[in-house]
Amino acid sequence: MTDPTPPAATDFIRDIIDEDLRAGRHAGRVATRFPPEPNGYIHIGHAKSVCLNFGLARQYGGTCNLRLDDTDPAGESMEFVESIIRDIHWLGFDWEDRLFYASDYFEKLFAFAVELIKKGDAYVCSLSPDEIRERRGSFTEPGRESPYRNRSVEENLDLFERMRAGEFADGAHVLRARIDMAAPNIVLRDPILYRIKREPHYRTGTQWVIYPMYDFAHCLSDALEGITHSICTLEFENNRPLYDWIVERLIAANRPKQIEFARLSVSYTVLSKRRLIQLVQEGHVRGWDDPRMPTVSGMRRRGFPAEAIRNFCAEIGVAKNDNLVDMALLEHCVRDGLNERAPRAMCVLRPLKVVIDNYPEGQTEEFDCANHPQRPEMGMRKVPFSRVLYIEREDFMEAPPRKYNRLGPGREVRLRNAYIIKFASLVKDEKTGEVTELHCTYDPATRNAPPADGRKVPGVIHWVSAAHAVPAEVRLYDRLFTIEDPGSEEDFLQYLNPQSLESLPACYAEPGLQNAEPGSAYQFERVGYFCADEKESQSGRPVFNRVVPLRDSWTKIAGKG
RNA sequence: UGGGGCGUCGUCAAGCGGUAAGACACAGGAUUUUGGUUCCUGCAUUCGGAGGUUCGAAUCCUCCCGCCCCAGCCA
Repeated sequence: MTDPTPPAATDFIRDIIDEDLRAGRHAGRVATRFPPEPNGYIHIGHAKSVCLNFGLARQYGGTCNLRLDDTDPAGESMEFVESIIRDIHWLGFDWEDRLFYASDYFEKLFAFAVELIKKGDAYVCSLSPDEIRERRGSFTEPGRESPYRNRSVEENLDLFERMRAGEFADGAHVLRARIDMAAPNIVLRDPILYRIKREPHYRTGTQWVIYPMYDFAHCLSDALEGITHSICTLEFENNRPLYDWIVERLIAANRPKQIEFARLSVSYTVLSKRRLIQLVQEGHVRGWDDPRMPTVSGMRRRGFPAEAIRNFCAEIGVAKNDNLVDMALLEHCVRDGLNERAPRAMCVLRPLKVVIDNYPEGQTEEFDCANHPQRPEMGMRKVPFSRVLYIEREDFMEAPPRKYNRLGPGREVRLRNAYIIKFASLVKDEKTGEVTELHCTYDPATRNAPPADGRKVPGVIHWVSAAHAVPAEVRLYDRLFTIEDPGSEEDFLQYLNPQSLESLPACYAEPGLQNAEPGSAYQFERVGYFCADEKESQSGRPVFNRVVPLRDSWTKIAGKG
């Protein structure tokens, strides 16, 4: 695998690692992990964490494990595990033989819990969920100790074993850490370590009826794997004292350290798992890999290069500020990657028929077109030309505004890679008044050559020969939401963009696009970057997703009048 | 309200006591058979605010203001 890590700028996490290395901590080792819960697909925010964790390992010659943090069977599944594996690999990272599951540690975690009980640091609490909440206190008031807090070690041990054995109903008992009910940090008010939950686990089946909580499982999983730097997001900052509390009691040496950074937000989309699940389950999008989704699968299907996502993650940096990164930056990274390597092609999205009156009927000729104007090594291709063509409807205007340099009555325009044509007449639908056909004449002397008289024809438009055109479906995607920060709105669905998908079923593409490989990306010149849909595109009937439009300075000019 | 965290250009983000990097966005201009690409140019006398320390402060101190996170048997 080639090095997928863009040159890493420095950040506060790298500073910490540098300092640890300088101080000789962890025996010079750097071990990180990416710990998703398999209850959904990973998204661009996870990609930031993936790039960080795997990037750190690569940079410091360390390792990064993939660990499925599957301690709550509700909602977790193998389908999600598989998608996560697929997506991280696609992003360009690999964990070799270090694929782990928190569920593989259940037995060890149970033993750790027993050890904690024996030390007098944990107890079985038999309060109801409501009673526990009630006694937790509030931001301003301390909590009250559980009446079960001082059970004997023997009783705790017995009860905990019987919890495991399935003798009690869900919620009847819980294992709690004995810390401090008056702690100002609520996380420390005797947090729950284990709960009884009769829910089949996608990996352990019905083997367990008790499951460890995140706070207990995560830090110990880190320790078991020899993680040195456990990197997570800011909302876990309050949990760090608990992380340390557990590790200090159960792990003798090489204790992992938790470091928190700000999670990513991107404008005009949502990244919270809850909201993404809702979009999928309520059918607002067509699944987790809908090209409008900010999921890795969605972005892949949309046609975003993995490299673009990596560059984006490098570009946004790592810090502790709350942030809302401009979607325009992601799009910039996508264009940047695609501009380099996407072969150019011509495709007319909204066709308008053009007849070249002075071009011989039945004649066809082929033009040599560069696959990339700046990269001759990408070669040439033949594109057929004949008397009847299709051009883009918006490349003709009956009453063109100022600075419009395309076709109009009396005007000339250059057909890309071909001739200069001149408007002759137009045909309208009698009822609607809509222009249905254009008649033009061509200047044979301008075949891939400037006009001999030196006249300037600034406009260049794309075209497809009608007789050779391949019908294609093109899907235009736009931002999923109409407001910058839909994630901050409770009724975020209200801001769904009704125009986020526009399907154009009757487009015409140049012949070479007939067999576009699913997943391959092209630049449709003057229009944007497009990618043959990996699921629905087929030879003879290609379906293209618009990855991102080309930058467009015309609409700005037009907007100014 | 108790605790934890954060405030540097429209958006990200460097800066770690020596006088505000870079990227995106935006605005001009050049080149162009993609109104694309590329290339120039401009874009924070100022770092949430007010005091203080210092020859010198975005960086240190004090107070104030604002935003985010925590009261799941979720992660």
